[in-house]
Amino acid sequence: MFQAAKQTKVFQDVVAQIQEAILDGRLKTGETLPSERQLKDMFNISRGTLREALRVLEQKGLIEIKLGVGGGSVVKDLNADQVSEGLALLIRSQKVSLNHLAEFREDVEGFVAARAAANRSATDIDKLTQLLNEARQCIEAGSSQRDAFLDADKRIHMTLAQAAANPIYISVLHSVHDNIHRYYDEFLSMDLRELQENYRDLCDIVHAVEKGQAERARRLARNHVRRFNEYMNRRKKESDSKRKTA
Amino acid sequence: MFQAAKQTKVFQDVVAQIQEAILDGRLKTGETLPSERQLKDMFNISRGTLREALRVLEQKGLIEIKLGVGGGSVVKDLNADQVSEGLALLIRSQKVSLNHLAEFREDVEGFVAARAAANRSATDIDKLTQLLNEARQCIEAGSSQRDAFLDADKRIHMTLAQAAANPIYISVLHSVHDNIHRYYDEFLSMDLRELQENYRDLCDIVHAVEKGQAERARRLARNHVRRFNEYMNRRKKESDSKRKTA
DNA sequence: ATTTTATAATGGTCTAACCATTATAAAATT
DNA sequence: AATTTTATAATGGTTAGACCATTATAAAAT
Repeated sequence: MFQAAKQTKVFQDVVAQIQEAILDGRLKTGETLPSERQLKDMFNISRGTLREALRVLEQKGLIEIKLGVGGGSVVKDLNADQVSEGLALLIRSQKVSLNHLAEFREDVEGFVAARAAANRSATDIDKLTQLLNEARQCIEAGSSQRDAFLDADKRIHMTLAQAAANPIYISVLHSVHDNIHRYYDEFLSMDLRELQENYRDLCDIVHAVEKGQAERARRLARNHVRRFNEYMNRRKKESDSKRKTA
Repeated sequence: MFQAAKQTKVFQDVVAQIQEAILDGRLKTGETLPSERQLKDMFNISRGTLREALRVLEQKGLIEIKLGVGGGSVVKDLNADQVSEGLALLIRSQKVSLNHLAEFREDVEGFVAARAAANRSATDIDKLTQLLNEARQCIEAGSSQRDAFLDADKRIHMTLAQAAANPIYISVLHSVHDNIHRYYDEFLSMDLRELQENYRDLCDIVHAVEKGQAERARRLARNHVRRFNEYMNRRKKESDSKRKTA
């Protein structure tokens, strides 16, 4: 019949009030909240309770707590880190396997490329062309520049997400890459032939995006990721069997 | 040259230790941690510091803190709630608009349907057929069963995600639906004609999934969502202009 | 002008107590 | 005997006041 009338816990009320102030824009990014001793008086609560509230807000990614004189709780610019951390926890708790993540990435990179092709701007194309040049130079310099190439590769993917003109794509792709690398980094030692193959893929994708060929960009991006996944699985299998032998 | 050697804050160390224990499976879902007074002695810290750590773990979705005798910190079964909350914060802070979310949903529901068509099992098809029947009965009962229909509609989408056999799809779709409804609920008063149109869409999608026609399922699901989005935008525009008049 | 040192404000932690909630056991009632 | 009521005690929630650790800034020394 009736519902719980209110959340009884004091710290939750404080969290809610500060969170609303931030989301409403009454507290702006970069602004520093009053000190803990001032805040506790303003809310008329103890410092311990206030600190529990601040810790929650910190974990939510809404504030950052700095030490020392001139320190305090600073309103943060929100980003995808919390989404990424949540996803990472799901992965680490069995719930999600790396194969699940890889499969998801195929789809995401696919429609990111398609949206990029549909919404591309001249600026995006310039940036992508420039990054492709960077990647090509890394390859020409041989496998010594492997890390630089992989970095360029990643930035190309993120630039495609940016070209898609929808921040969700950026956040999701960011989260996926974060977690892919957290677990695949040990297998990332591609040889030169694979780097070159990778480079050709990227050229094709960017080319399709430049021409606005959404469906083609999607197919190319999916195949690109699928090839990467197959490569990683092969590498992982080798590593596992080696471990078994040892 | 060198990096920070350790995180100095005591509560962070406690968070890390308990989190590792949960993710490693040393603490299992449903298990209750020792009481705060015991834990503080085990870690050799004060109760206030311990409570800051517990609040962080609670916010991460790893534990749930219950009151009273037999209460305490219980290890939670992880779900997509944190991802969903993170996304909700991004939406509420300008970063992401409802149009962004709607566009993203088009793509997600599209490839969820495609994956469902590729991985479908007999059990999934049974469940989908049953839900379609439920939805049909709601429609035949007239617009009085609107809420029941919308509930069946949502469960059909979630069942498709389940048929896709990848928990990420479930989590992402859950997050998207959470947030769509949080902001669209006020415009959800579809009339009978729209419900019927909706129902036909769902039939077509399930039919394509049943036959394993991935690409067709994708196209149908996308169009279905796009139609919903257009409908919502129309409704929202009406509401906005009415508000302006008043 | 530069370096060093002291100052004070801020968050981090501790102690010790009391309040609020609630599962369970004990007592009272029917 | 079964049910209802009441008391108990364990648990988290909150408070108060103190001291420690870090650090930007001002003051002093070089």
